[in-house]
Amino acid sequence: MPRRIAALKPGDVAHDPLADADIRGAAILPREFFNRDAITVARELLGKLLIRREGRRLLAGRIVEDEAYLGENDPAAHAYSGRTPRNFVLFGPPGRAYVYFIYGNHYCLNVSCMPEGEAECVLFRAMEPVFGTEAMARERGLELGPTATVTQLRMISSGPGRMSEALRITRERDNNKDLTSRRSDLWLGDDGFRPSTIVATPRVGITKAIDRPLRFAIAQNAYVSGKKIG
DNA sequence: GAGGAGATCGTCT
DNA sequence: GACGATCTCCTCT
Repeated sequence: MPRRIAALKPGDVAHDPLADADIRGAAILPREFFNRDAITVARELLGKLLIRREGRRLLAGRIVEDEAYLGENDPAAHAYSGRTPRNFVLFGPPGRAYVYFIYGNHYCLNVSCMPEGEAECVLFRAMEPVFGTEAMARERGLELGPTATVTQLRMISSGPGRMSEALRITRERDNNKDLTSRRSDLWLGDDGFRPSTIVATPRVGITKAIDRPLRFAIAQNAYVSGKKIG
């Protein structure tokens, strides 16, 4: 029997303890946050808010799963073979959005890490919807009523392609966007939430360097992609 | 619930 | 021309 949640209200919903978020009061993460190695950034991004401004409306989710990619030293990373027209953002300043199109269907969002010239990054894999839930569900083609279960809400943003669709992230619109700028319509916020336990597992969907524990998630969180872990 | 396969197109060789 | 940092649908158990 799936867990019942509180009724969806217009514009936003708080359906889980993790979802209690102060969106407008959240401090924007500065460039220095991303000017570090991808493993550190990936771990510290868990629990932060990914926020999109759509006109006068905000959409937001709390990051519950991500992966570190270690640039030219990482056989699974897009930057492994050096700079190309697709991945040039990774070699640029930290805190920029690297958006790529995959499998003919999906966009995936990363954020660049380390100083300019070093191509480490973090892939956002899943978030828990916390604000604008109904609007994000619509972007995903989902009809979620007042009795929506966590199982149904997971379909909004549990997976990199789903997250991007929910937040209307595309390469054309967002690639190379500065996520640390107050003028940006896409940024990361810190409202003080700290996850109690973080788990590390091998990354998903890759064929090289498959054993390294570079996927990070909030333990026992229902919105992690795939099976709940930790 | 688990596993398999198709969709679909940008990127790189 | 092959492959891919995915998702969805379908079938089987």
